[in-house]
Amino acid sequence: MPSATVENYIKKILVLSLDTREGQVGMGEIAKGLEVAAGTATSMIKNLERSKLVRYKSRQGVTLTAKGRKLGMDMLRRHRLVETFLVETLGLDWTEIHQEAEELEHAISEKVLDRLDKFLGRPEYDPHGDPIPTKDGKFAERRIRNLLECQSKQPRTIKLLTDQSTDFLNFARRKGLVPGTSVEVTNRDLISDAVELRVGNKKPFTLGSKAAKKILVSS
Amino acid sequence: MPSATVENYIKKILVLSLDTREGQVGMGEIAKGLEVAAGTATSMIKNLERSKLVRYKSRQGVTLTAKGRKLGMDMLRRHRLVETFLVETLGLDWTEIHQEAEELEHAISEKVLDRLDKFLGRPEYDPHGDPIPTKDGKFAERRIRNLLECQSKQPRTIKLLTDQSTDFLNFARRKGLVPGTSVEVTNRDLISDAVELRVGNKKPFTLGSKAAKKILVSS
DNA sequence: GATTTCATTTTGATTAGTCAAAGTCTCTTC
DNA sequence: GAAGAGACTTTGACTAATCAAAATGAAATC
Repeated sequence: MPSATVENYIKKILVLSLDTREGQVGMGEIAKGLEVAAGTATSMIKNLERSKLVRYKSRQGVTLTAKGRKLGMDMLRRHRLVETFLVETLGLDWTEIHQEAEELEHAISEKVLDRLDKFLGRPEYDPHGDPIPTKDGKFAERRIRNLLECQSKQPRTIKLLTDQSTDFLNFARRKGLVPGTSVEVTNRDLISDAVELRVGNKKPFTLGSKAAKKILVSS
Repeated sequence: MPSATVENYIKKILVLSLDTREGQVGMGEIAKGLEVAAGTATSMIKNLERSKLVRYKSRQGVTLTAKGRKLGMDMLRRHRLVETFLVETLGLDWTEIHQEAEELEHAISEKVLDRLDKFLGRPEYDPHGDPIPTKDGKFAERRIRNLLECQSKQPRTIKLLTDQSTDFLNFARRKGLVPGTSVEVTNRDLISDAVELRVGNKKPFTLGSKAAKKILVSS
């Protein structure tokens, strides 16, 4: 059995690698992501290599093996199912469940997880709009892009916010930018680095490119 | 925050002390109960003393302080609420949930626990018939004795099985000895060390005193 | 009272995970 | 191509939890 710590490293490497073409992740990203000293990450990665969960080239980076990817997907599944449960069943607020799930995901057995999945009606997306991997480690199909990539004058549905910090989520909620909501890009100006959009019938407002990038929509 | 290990020690000391008049628990019991070497228990107990969770007299025994008792009751509350959830909501079998709860109880936050309690309808007893402590650490009243102490010819309701090993629970279920069931002691013979009892309208059968002691009933 | 027994405590080692700080690469930049 | 900047790795040390085995104490037996 992998320890909770190992599970956390693998999960972090997986989510970081999803943003990278090559799937290769640098030591610094891992250390920063997990809030540990750089040296700690290095030595842990060597462990993970010994357990054949990652491949590691000194001073280059880390990639998941098939085994590591499987574990990572499993952790993502756990995390997202637990989050779904916390919101759907217990009625907690979707801005504050991340940390809770972070703990519970390590404590839940395969059997209980399956029951939970069934109880929740085998959901495909979690409350943030993230797809929940299936038991065999595959994501539900998703065709979504971030707001910065979107042509204007077309209605879109918010699917996912990639920044799950409480601050960002609160900001998003104030603006009505929650998964499921319909929005329209009314104007784009890449020079001034801004995207103007309208949520429902409210007055349009402008978003910087950093924020726009964090908001994924389906078209 | 106490570690999961500390929580386990305190919980074990609490349940052991509930069976003792003095509330004093020996080192051996703790070590055996937690399946650790005797020396491990000794050194851990010293830690707990430093944290003011227990009082400890060398070669005599351990008692919980008010603080320790509070933590222990909280752990019992967690454990039993989680068990209730696993059976009531997820439909798991009550003979196999103990170990699951053993993990989850450490991972669940106060807030989630409260929501869970509410969701379950603030239950007073868990699926084994054990009372669930309230948030302020008090047990629901209970007036129950074990089958060996019972006079015959009186209907009683099974409340609790004190041995939660899978083997015993399976045996109990085969015989219909589940919490909530009505039974009647038809004969007692303390010399031959046996209790005869009838479950519902089935044919009476005989139980040894060891087993009879493990079955608690209300009259 | 001396001896034996058995529970308990002490001791010394081990493992997982961590940090700070010192050392080493590699890639710019001039 | 030398120097410096940053990223990365190594080193040495620490904590929590554990074990096995040796030492100790207290109670029971002789």
